[in-house]
Amino acid sequence: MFIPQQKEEFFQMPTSTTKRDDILDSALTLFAERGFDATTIPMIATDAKVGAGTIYRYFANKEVLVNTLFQHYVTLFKETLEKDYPEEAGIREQFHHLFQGMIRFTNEHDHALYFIKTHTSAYFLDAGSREQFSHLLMILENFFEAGKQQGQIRELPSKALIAIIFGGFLQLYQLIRVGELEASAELLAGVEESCWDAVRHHS
Amino acid sequence: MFIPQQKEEFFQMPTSTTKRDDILDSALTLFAERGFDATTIPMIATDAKVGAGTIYRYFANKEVLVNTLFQHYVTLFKETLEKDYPEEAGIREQFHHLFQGMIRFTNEHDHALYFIKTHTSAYFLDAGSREQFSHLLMILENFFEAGKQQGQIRELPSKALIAIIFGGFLQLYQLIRVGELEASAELLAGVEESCWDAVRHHS
DNA sequence: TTTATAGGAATGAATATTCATTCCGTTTTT
DNA sequence: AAAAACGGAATGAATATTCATTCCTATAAA
Repeated sequence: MFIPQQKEEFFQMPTSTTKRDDILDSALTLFAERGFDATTIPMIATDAKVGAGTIYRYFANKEVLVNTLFQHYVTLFKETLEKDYPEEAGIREQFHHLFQGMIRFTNEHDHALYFIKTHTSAYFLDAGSREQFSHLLMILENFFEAGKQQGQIRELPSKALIAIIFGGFLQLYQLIRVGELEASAELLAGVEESCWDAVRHHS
Repeated sequence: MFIPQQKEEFFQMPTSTTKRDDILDSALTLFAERGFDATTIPMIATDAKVGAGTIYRYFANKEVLVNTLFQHYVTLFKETLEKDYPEEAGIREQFHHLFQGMIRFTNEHDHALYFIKTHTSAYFLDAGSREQFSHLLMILENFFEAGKQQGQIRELPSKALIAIIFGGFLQLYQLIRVGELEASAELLAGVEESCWDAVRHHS
């Protein structure tokens, strides 16, 4: 009696989920590489190997698609940063955790951070997307504010510090994606040190 | 005899030059604010207070327009960095010169650096634009290479160092443009120090 | 000095193209 | 066999580009 129902759920979900995910994956890559406006729905459909109409079975329109994608990855990134955050550790170790989070997230979701960064102030983002993004910023702001109070972080507005780290890191990662640099452990360790020196308090 | 001819040149030139410049100015602002693909020719025409067709008197098409703009400002930026470069001074002073160059250039040409940054790897850039841009990078690479040889700059690939500085600075400038931060001398001095600490060799 | 004319610049309506979205016949799943 | 999911051609709106016409300004003619 229950077996058919289980089977139904079991087989139905993957089919649609897979197709939906194919669309999201293709959209992520194309949006990151060419930007929202330069990416057409037919392009996404072709890349995802689905018909153009199929995209509209899963997303009401192009804007819903991009906002879904944006919120999905912002949330995921936020979770990556928060997971196992060493609340009790020293500031340097906390910074390491955040920085490693960026690297891990970028490795696992190739174009995601770049997509987020390049679309952060886009005109088509809805309230939900903006809110998710401000949550993300808040995590980072909290870190820097606490660090400044401890006298361990440079006295600059947290927004400025975030911009320096993020801007720098993502610009660098673009070079890696394009193949101009190789993401060796050595390079990444050096970059972390560089970013840390950019934000820490120097006596 | 000669007076009429002088008059002719004097009055004719400004008319056409001004119109072309109006178009370029409007295009710069709109491309920086909305990106190439989200900016329509009629938008540019309206902003520049010219007819849409007039734009095609000066530029063969939208891509030629954006490439002209790109090359113009990359060249100008390059010149800003090179002008009065203190060849003989210490590395910190040279860095200061370059950093001040970024700031001065950004102040004088509001949207230019941001436009350059956001369109640096765009699909529509032609060979000329890419070449101009690589010249720009070379100036910065030379600086960092020399600094590394003197043991004054961190041992990271120059491209990585450039990415960190530029990415950080431009991300920050975006915040200023959006109004989230104010470009006080204090802030800028702090950011310069932060960037310097990011790239210099720490013993 | 005034009036006519030429030629380049500018215009914006008209056209061609591109793209998001819809629709419907086909295929797949149940 | 019925229902759901798909695909991709068709549609209409938005956009880049063209072009016939108008407008200016500077010279030529009167």
